[in-house]
Amino acid sequence: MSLEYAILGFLHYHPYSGYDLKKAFDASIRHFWPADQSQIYRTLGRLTEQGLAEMEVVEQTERPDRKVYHITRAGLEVLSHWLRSTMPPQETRSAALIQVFFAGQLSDEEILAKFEEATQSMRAVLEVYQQVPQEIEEYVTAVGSPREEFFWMLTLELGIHSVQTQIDWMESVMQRIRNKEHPSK
Amino acid sequence: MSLEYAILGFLHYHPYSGYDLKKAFDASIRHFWPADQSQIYRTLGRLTEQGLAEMEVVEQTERPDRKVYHITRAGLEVLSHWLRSTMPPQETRSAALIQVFFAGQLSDEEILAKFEEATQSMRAVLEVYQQVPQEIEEYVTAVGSPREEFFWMLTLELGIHSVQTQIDWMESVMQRIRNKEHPSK
DNA sequence: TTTCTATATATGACTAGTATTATATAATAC
DNA sequence: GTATTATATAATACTAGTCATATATAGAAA
Repeated sequence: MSLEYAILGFLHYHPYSGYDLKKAFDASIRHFWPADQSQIYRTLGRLTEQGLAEMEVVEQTERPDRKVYHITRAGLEVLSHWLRSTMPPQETRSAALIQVFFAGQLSDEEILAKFEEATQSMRAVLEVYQQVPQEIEEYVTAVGSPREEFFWMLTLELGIHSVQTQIDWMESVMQRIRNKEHPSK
Repeated sequence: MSLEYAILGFLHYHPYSGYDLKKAFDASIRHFWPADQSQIYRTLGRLTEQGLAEMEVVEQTERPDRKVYHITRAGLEVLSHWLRSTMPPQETRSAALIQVFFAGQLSDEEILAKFEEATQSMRAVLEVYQQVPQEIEEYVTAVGSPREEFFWMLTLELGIHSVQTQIDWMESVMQRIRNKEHPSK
């Protein structure tokens, strides 16, 4: 389960609470692995059961107590082993492409409007991606490793290229439809 | 649920059994929506319950009887409505990028080997994609609509571009690491 | 004064998708 | 003669992830 490894990866940098982890995830890996709050807490529980992480209660007077987790030696080994294992194959699911696959029964005008709308939301995604470096900066200074930062930014780079590829493809499709270079039936 | 619409889309072309659908999915939309056999049968059951499809038993002497499903008027409406609705946002999950995100703790040699291996498996995916037109041809002749075929091929086109984008990115990363253009710590 | 936001953790109910196994028949390959 | 492949359907068990909601406190904004 990938979320386990992502959590171990962060705990390798620094001990965090579930709340901290949710914020770290949202600022850094959300663009390729969104994580639900409730799932983070449940996974932390499982990691603790498995002896890969350990929990320490940090009492606070003005806020609810924090449960801060740190990685164990066993956890470090599991993380290291996974990082050295073969890269998992990419997930391919795209509900949008199901719509495209069956789009032949729509009119050209409907298809163009659909692609136009989708192109615009892809551009909005690009803009969100461009803000990741700012959001991640807090962790850049905390971790203080330019090497780590280099790999963090590589994931963003692929995200941007991928979205751009989709935009280019959609524009090419729209152009072909506008130029009537496709079969009408 | 996307699989429901994908099944309705195929039933719109022609009545199919669960077994037929599994083959059709594997030949055509597998590259962006793989479908499990057991899930296809369960979804067919649900579509029938909802009145979106109807089942007919076709007796066979030498093989187990076939349960052939056809789309109902209600099913056509649901499909048409969904096809005209906004394109669902793309799924972003990539376990591979979690590995890249935390790759800083590996040696350059380990990272290069990892990327080399991943590039090769991406190239293998490209080759599989190049065989989709042959696998899909049976359905091209059966459906007999060049317009439908055009949109089918568009989904493949994006698949190929996306994989190529990943390969290009991985090669660029490898080059930067080989040229020591990245921080060593 | 109420509402919103932030801090902090947790459970219950649900959905989609995967993996395994079962049943049954017939042809083909080794 | 045995194993595999193809045709055909289906149940069971499981995992990962989502959604909604609950509890508790405090500061800031409206």
